[in-house]
This record gives sequence, structure tokens and C-alpha cells, in this order.
Amino acid sequence: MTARTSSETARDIPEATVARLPVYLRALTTLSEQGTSTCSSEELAVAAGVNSAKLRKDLSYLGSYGTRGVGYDVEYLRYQIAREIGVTQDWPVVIVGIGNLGQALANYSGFRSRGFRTVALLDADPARRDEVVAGLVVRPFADLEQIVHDHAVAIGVIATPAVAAQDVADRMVACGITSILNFAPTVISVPDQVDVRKVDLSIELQILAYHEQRKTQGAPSQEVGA
Amino acid sequence: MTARTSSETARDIPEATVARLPVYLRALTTLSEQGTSTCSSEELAVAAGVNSAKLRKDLSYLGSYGTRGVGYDVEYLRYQIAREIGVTQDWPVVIVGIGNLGQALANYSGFRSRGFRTVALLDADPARRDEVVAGLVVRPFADLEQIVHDHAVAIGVIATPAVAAQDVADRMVACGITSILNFAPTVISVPDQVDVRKVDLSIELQILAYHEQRKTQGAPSQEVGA
DNA sequence: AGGAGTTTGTGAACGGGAGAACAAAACGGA
DNA sequence: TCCGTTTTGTTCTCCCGTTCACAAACTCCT
Repeated sequence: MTARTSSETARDIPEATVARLPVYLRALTTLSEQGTSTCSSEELAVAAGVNSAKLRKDLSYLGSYGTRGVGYDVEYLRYQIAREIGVTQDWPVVIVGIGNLGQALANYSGFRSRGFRTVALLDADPARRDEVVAGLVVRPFADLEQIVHDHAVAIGVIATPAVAAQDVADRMVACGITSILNFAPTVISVPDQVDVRKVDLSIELQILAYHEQRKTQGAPSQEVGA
Repeated sequence: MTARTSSETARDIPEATVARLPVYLRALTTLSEQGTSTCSSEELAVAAGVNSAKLRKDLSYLGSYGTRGVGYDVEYLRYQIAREIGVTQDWPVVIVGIGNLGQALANYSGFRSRGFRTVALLDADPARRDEVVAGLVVRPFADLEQIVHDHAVAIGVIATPAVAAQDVADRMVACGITSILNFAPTVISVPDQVDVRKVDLSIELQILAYHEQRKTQGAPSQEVGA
């Protein structure tokens, strides 16, 4: 066990581990719904699609929540991970850009079930104004500051076209938003203290295409032995 | 320069580099549209949001396409990267699950502009049958095999609910699809020779929440110095 | 033609993550 | 109570990726 102050939990969880915690959380939720009350690291690792040694090491950063010879209590571990990630609390979120993707995000149930509450949908296009999406009225982008202030929003989602993304990000930062999830296919620059994560749908396809190309490249005909 | 057979390009491009090539490609396209004909590794690195040394090392895996003292020819480099990724060719794609997300994907122009051509939209729900989305008629899931065969589809996109994802994946694999982009929030298992990439929208938000929680956690009041 | 300035391509050091392997600890049965 | 079995928590080693730093190479100016 690494040295640790008594008042707080361990401080230095590796980034790679943080990225996997939500996967473990999801797997535990599924196990819980199936009525499983206890599971071993091996079972959970299979459910999460990772190596069991890696799983145990990841969990060890949170503390010793397992019992040797027995395994982990599903509910207890699930709560501990949820608390560590921060999804036991309520996170108000604004979505900017209510095109196809923005609408899909607004309707995505996976957000609300994990503590993310969409408090407003914003769009710069006046034609979209007053449309109702996922039970919320689409409001003008100019309302951003008021909304962020009223609901203490810390997280913003950008689902606009690429050209608008940097401007939206600047406005978000100016309003006090400190975490941004960017779906626009462009690099946005923000101050150091602001976190940005990007999701680019076409990049994932391109990575697949690269490997796909190399699968067929080596073979002269369509019949591949491997 | 690493040793390399004369007949083919280098074989071992690191996975981390492959994941960045599409970002470089996008940055180069933007530069090209702005009328820039030449750029240095520093300029391109800024546009792509990476370190310039990393960029140069990444590009060096493809070959020596730059000119010392000058930089890179935007058009030439763009073509070379596109060819390496494989987006100079046409990739037929099927999308399964035409809910909100599936519709957003079907309408996403970023796919078509990079060589990904959606040849069919499939959904198991008979109520969605014959709906027209993005100019394509939604067809029954049972048509998968016929479509994959007719259009030589190698890449499939799963945008179904989690419970259906594994079954869809199995059927895709059985039809001969060898690359899968999975948007369903669940782990799917496939044979080794099949590539799967996953995009989980809520996981990205959870990672942001973790960091957000720790930003505010240390500070007793709302006023944070950093 | 030659030298100063610029930028690429790469060798080398460094840091972090992945996985194997094992010691520590809990349970169960005799 | 004591021993065998199971499974966690952790150490150790290896490998991949990142970054620094510099030599090689090209341009431009005199």
C-alpha cells in the first residue's frame, strides 16, 4: 500500500486508470442488474474487456475495497468508483449546437443516468429557436452566460460545425466553464486550467480503415488464410 | 532512416501514430483550404494540437516527405497521409441502429468527405422500416448479409442499444465484416482478426467530471487561485 | 561559390503503463 | 486450532510512447 494521508483518498490516479473507471462502473452496474452481489477481479475484468491484473492495479489506486479469497462486493465497489469519478453528484451540462448530433446527445439517456443533467440547449441559428428537443426549448447562444451562472454549469458540450467551435469554446471559458467535451472536428485552444476532451467520429473510422487496408493489402486475392 | 524493403512502404507504424494521422490530415486539409501551400512542422503541429517533435517523428514513419530548411508541401503531404490511412479509396459502410445517434451518423458529412460511403441503414424495429434518413431507406436487419455481400462492405457501425450490440456484432462478423465501430455502451467480443473501436459518449463526460471534481475539491470556497 | 540561417529527421534519455508473478490475507473444512 | 485453497494487492520487469537535442541538409544572401 502506498503512503497516503489519512484525511483524503489517494491523490495520484494515473490518467489511463481514470479513463477505465467508467468502464468498470458500467460493468458493475450490469452485474448488479443481473443480481450478482459478489464478483472476482477475473469476472469483472472479462465484463469490462480488460486484463484482470490491470483491473486489480487500477482498483488498488482507489483503496483496498476487495476481500482476498472472496472478491469484490458489487454494490459497494460500484458506489466507491462512482464517488471517485464524481457521478454520485449532479452535473449540470449545456449543449451548444443542436444539429443532428446535438439532438442525439440531448436525447441520450446515458448522460442523465450518470448524473449529467442537461440544463439547456443552445443554437446560434434563429431558425432552430423555440424548437423543443428532448423536452427542452432551444435557446439562443447569447443566453449562455445567464444559464451558466444560474445553474452553476461547469461542463459544456460543443456539437457545432468546426468553424464555430473555437468561438463557442472562448465564450464558454469566459462564462466560467472549466470542462469541455468537443465533438466539432477541429482543435480548440483553451487556457491551461480548462480541460478539453475531443470525440471525432470520422477519426475512429479512419483508424479502422488504416488497419482494414493493411489486412487486405498483403493478400493477392480475396481469399485470406489468416 | 530505418531499414525498409524497396518494394513497399514501412510496415510498422506505431498505433499512437496511426491515431494521430487523421488529425494531421484534417489540419492539412484546413491549411490547404486557406491557401497555404507550404508549412513547417511547427505550424502543422500547432494546427493539429501536438508537439512538433512528435509530429516530425510520426511523419518520419511514413517516409521523408519534408524538405530540410523549408518544411512540407501541404498538398503532397496531405495526399501521402491520406494514402497511408487508406482514405483515398472508397469504403462502403453499413450503419445498424437508426435511433437518434444512428441518424446523426447517417447525416454526418465528415464520413463521406473522407471516403466513407454509407450504403445502407438497418434497424430491427419494424416501425422504423421504410423511413428515409439521409437519403437512404431504412431496411430490416435481416438484409445485412445481402448488403454486405453486394457492396463488399468491410466496415460496420453499431449504434443500437447496449442489449442488441453483441448480437449485431456476431451477425456482422458472420457476414464477413472485419472492422466495427461500436457506439453502444457495452463491451462486445469478436474474433481476433476483427478490429473493434468503441466510442462511448458518457465515458468522456465522466472523465471530465473526475477532473472537474478534483479542481473544486481542494478549494474550500468558490474562489480558486489557480 | 561560400557561409549564415532555417528546418527536417533521428538517436538517446526518460517516464508511464501493461502484464507476469508472487506474497499477504481471508475463508472453509477437518 | 491448523492447514489448504482462493483471490487480492503489490512488486518487478519490459515495452511503448514522448520529448529533448543535435547532426544533416536545404535555401538564401552576399
